[in-house]
Formats: sequence, C-alpha cells, structure tokens
Amino acid sequence: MQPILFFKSLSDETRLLCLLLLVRRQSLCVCDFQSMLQLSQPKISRHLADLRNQQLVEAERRGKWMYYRLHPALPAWCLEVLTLAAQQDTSRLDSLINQLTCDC
Amino acid sequence: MQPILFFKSLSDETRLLCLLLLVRRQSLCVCDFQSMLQLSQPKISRHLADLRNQQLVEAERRGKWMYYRLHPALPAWCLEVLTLAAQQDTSRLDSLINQLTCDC
DNA sequence: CTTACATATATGAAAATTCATATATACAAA
DNA sequence: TTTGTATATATGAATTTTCATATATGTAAG
Repeated sequence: MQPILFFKSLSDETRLLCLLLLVRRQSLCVCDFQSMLQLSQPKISRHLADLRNQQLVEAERRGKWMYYRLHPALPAWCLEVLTLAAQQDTSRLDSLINQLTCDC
Repeated sequence: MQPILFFKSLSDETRLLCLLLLVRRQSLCVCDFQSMLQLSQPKISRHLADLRNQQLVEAERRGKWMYYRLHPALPAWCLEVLTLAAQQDTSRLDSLINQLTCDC
C-alpha cells in the first residue's frame, strides 16, 4: 500500500471514521455506520466501496447485510497509523459507538 | 492537530513528499525542493504555505533563502506517522535526495 | 550611500481538475 | 413485495495549478 494512496483514503472524514470505527469494533454492517454517522446509505456505501477497492476493508455478505472489517492483509504500518489516529479521537469514537442502535 | 486535517495535508503528493524529505533532511529551502521534486516554484511555495498554515512546518528566512523544517511543536503521533510513511518509501526518498543540486 | 539589476520566494486571480453528494435506479435476499 | 445495499449520472463545491506580478534580499557600479 503506497503511503499517498493510503493518506488519500484517510483524507475524507466519512472514510476516516469508518476505518477508525472498525479499529474499535471488528465488524460492522452498513446500517451500523448509518446509525453511528447519521449519513445517507448511498453516501456510506460509496465510501465503503472506495475502501474495498483500496483493499483497506473486506466485505462479507450475510443474508441482507454486508459486514465490513479491516482487510486481513492490511500492512502493519497502516494499522499502526489507524491506531494512532484512533487514540487521538477516543471520546468522539466512544460516543459514536454509543449511537449504535441498529439491531441487525 | 486533528487527524482529519493532518491526513488532508498528507493526501497531496507534493505536500507529502515535502514532509517526508524534511523527516530525512532537517532543513531545506524552496530551491532544494525544486531541484528534488522538479516542480514549478509557485507550486512548491503554495504547498509549503499550506503546511505552514497547518503548523506542520516552520519557515525561517536566511538571506535570500527561506528554510523550512518540521514544526518544533509537531505532535508526537504526527511525527510517528511521518516516520512510518518515510520508511515505506526509503529508496524513492534516497533518489530524490540525490538530485539535490541546489548550491544555496 | 544610492541606483540598477539579479535572484529567491510569495501571492492574486483565473483556469483546470478533482472530489463529494444527491437523486434515481438496479439488484439481491428474504 | 419489502428491505438492505450498490451503482450511474449529473451537479456543485473545493482543491490544485498556472500565469503574471509583487516583495524582499543581495550585490556590483557609480
């Protein structure tokens, strides 16, 4: 993973938050992101597709739901960067996770 | 320094390379960046101004030259991220540094 | 010292490019 | 059919780049 491509992915707030939330919660579906980020479904879906294309996340369909997780082959240095960033935003991430109301 | 703002700064190749070069070489002037990156002077100057506004770098005039360095108050986690990125690109950075022909 | 000129860097304004979003539509599973 | 998710297109907005010019410093000649 080239640094410039990685940082481009992180430079959009929606994508960055999706990744940081996945650092905190192994696995999340699109409606989880919707309830936490309060954004439209197409918007989230599009950004998750970007992250999939960049191989930063992996998706798996289970019935109606698509579950996303950090890509298992994510380079170690990328995970370190995400972890550092997540540590700068702990309370914000906590409160987003509290909004997890999706019961899927 | 907010993660999202930091990553936005890193998401442009010119800015990213300027920062990574500063990780490797304490202090560089605009014409150094010109000779290494082979980009127009206004382009470099503009991006350095961005980095200054974000307080990621600091500038000091010495005679005709403006010397740039990483900002002394750069948060530790930001420096860690830059260091990780620089380690992914070692040989590219080496060869850019070899193009340093500016004799200022 | 002052004038003239050269060099290094910065900036305003416009053009060009990239990016994000909304809307509408499509598809897949139950 | 309904629900959850993906994608295509158009549009608006932000970012980047370029060009021309401005500023600041240095130096050499008078």
